[in-house]
Amino acid sequence: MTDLRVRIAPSPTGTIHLGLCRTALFNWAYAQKRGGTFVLRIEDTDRTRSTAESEEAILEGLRWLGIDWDEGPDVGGPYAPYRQSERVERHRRRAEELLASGHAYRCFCTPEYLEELRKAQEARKETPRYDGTYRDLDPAESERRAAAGEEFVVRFRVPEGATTFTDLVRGEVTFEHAEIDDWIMLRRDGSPTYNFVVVCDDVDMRISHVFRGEEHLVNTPKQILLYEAFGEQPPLFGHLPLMLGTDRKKLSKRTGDTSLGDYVANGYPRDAVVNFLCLQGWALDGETDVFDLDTFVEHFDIVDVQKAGAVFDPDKFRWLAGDTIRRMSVPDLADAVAPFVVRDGLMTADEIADRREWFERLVAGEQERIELFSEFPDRVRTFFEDDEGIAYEERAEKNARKHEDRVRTLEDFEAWLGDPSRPAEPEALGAEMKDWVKERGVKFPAVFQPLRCAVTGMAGGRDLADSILLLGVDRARVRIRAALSRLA
RNA sequence: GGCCCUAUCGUCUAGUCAGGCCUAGGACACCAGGUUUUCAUCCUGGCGACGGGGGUUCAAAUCCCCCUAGGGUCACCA
Repeated sequence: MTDLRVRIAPSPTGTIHLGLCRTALFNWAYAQKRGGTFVLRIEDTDRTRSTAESEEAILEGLRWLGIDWDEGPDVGGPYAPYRQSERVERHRRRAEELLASGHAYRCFCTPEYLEELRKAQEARKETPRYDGTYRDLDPAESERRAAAGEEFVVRFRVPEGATTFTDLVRGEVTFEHAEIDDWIMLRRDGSPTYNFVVVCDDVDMRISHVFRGEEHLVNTPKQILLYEAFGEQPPLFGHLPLMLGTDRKKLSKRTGDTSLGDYVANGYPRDAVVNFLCLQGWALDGETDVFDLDTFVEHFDIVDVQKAGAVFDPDKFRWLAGDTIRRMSVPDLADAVAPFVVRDGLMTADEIADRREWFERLVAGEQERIELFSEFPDRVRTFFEDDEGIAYEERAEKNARKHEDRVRTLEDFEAWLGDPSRPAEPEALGAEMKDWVKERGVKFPAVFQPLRCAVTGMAGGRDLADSILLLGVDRARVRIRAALSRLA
């Protein structure tokens, strides 16, 4: 049991949550750095809520993040199966073992009775808890009633005393056993509950370190007691601070997107997602906010994790996304942005491939203007519009109309641009355009504002010479001619 | 409410374990300038925090106690 083995055990009951992503990242990085094994186990004991699609979404999401696992439902491993629903026989045997050793006992209370008990306690403002009716039932009697077909659940017999453990992020934590109920291990239908399976499987899979969200902190003493009942050495625990929404409560859909898929669909770069998640409860050196997955792995240690919850800051996330985009190579950015262009119907994948050089120029001009891949299509939409009637942004048109001479300026410029000797390089053309403006003896905006409106319809945006060349001189001239009357 | 956890700028955090190097550093956001044909980028500057009270000590953001505040958890969910 000296091998370092960590795991994540997601339940496949929906989309892949950002909290799971961070937990996975921290576990994975810990194993990576120390040459340990990272196990993926699917916690599908709740058969009614678990779905195959959800499981697939989780695997896909983790892969997208760049996380791979050494053992898991899809790749197998020495402790297979890695889906809890396929391990129920093992769980049942474990429960019987505890029943035999007296660490567990049958409880014949009906759900209705327990329900009433709880309500009564709540009415009296007491902490709801099991009353221990069957805790000391004679084993022979218990056996007889079970054999007679009476329904029961199996409860863990919590001993007297207290449990203290050293949490790798929080330090020493103590729970009085008096505060812990004789919790249910096996339901009436014989299916095992979370606290029970998780320990069975972690024992069987020789898990050495358990890093999970703080919401599990209170489960830990129950689980440690179980390890002890099994005569097993408990793993080391580390409870990660919760990721909080802007309402300072556990991150939920209430205050924003919580599932990884939403961020992927919205065009957050992978590196930015990983980077941001790493920053939730951990910092590289306090100075450096931007780093890659390798750097994270190299420097991560569970003991450096922050104890306090981390409020999710969408602004910083976005900034990180934009920063990541700015650092990408143009070809990579073009690849990343292409699916969004296709999705919005601007170009087909084939067209992008055919006009790759042009497309990369289109992309290069937006690199420092977008924060998300998904913002790209809207920003270049003008290049795909009908030249006679492109959309004018309100502000663009207003800027253009500020200049009395706009129509004559555009007329003259259109003619000038029609000269076949104009350069085909943006920089050279831009320089000549500036010279042209200077020769006219007017200020830059007097020319560029009407021209920008005429050519792109936008108030801001990339270099104008670049826009003209991207469009092609002929199309640009058509747009300028159309503007002659539109801006009159 | 019981139990448990937590507490540095609005937010993410460095510094806390080994008290002095902290008139508390970085980043996002915000504000003001600069660069730029526009927008964006980029650069410069500014704003801005040790929750409160007691101790211990020559010295406390750092150690101790109390209070307060926030969060988590109290299922035959995970």
